[in-house]
Amino acid sequence: MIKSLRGMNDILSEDYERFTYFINIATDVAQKYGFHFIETPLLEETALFKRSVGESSDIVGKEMYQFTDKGENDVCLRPEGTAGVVRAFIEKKLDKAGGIHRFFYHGSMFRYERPQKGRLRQFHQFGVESFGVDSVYEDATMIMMSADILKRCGIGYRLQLNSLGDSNCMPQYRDSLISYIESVEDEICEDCVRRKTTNPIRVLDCKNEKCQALYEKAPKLINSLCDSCESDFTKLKKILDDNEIAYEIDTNLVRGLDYYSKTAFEFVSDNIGSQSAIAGGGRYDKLVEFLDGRPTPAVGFAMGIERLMELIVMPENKRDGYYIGAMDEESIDLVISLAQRKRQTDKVIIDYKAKNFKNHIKGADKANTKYFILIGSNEIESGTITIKNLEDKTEQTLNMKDF
RNA sequence: GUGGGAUUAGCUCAGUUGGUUAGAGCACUGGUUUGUGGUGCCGGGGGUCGCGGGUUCGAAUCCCGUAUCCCACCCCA
Repeated sequence: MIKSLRGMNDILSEDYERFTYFINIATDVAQKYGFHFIETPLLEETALFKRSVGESSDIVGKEMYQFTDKGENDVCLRPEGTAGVVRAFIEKKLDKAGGIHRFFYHGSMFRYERPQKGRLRQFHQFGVESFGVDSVYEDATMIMMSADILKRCGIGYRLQLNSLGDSNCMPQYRDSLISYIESVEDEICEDCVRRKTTNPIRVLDCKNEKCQALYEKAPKLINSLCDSCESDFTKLKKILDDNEIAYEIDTNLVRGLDYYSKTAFEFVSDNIGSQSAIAGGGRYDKLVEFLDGRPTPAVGFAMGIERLMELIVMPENKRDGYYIGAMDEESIDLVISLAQRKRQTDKVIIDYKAKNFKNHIKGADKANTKYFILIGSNEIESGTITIKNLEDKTEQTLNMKDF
């Protein structure tokens, strides 16, 4: 038997119900905030991710499905959604057009990792990207939008917040952090020694307890922000306070992708195991420029749909539609015709076999229909049908033509 | 990529120190005097015990390998 590849799942039945339930809510929220759908290719040139996500990141460094296609192009399956949207934004010359452009998307992402609960090799993200707004109000709006989606899905969360600084204050901070790391270099783990040169900020994120203890005394970026970053961060906190969005400041929150600056946030859940990040995002003002576009401020976030699906509280399944059953062989053709007509406007479940009352009502119950109709010699003679409401148990008899 | 635990029917799981033809519940299917309420009762189908080797008179059971899932690390959404 041929099985699906490791870390690749089929989505059907109840999972699919949850999947579409989420997509519908997220789409509705995004549209209420004025965002427009964008679809970008699953396959992109590898260089796009190397330049945006960053070669020092694990995503690009070891998790990409990368190969050479028949035209000798170095391509890969997208590991995340932002890079493709930014590429499209620039390619369509929207950077030169100016103004504000807001997009949302959802689709498959691919990362060659060891699968675990909440971590698949092909997984789905819902994300939004906003271009052309440098105001911190947009950052706050992103967070409120994520919170709205989670709230409407009945999902509890903790929001973690940090500021990563910008090109004014980050380099200075980076230098001071490097000197601090050098001062404790003998005591930190191997990974951190490596991070010192590849991406020093990431050491703050190290899960090693010994390292964490040492970094307690490390300089904090939050204390080294320049005036602009500082006032934006203060403003962001105020907006969230005003709108009753609870948050925690996590000075060690470092996004795994290199392109973030200033606002960084992550929504985590305590109910789905170790893969607890359910949404994450932040500002990336330099990315458009970095991918050869005209400098354009931008901010966005993405949500992990499979992780959210574990947490979504689904509404009760309501009875819906009609079940029509035939009492005898002669009535089956009529059942088919009635169903065909009614299906233009309603859900109709039928059984192709003649059965007795008890078996049909079992079928109606299984199909969870609201109405129940039996067709037999009585109906054919009288030209009427009796519709039973299975919820309140009332009946109504109609002329068959009026059904 | 590292360490640990699992894998038996469609699903959830039993299965004794290695010993006849591998079980249960749910699900599926048929019947239960062929026209009014589901639950009851009686039957039926369905398993190469993840896969491949090995030990043994004999393996679901012991050993080795491998695959997948789960947990932790790591990483991230």
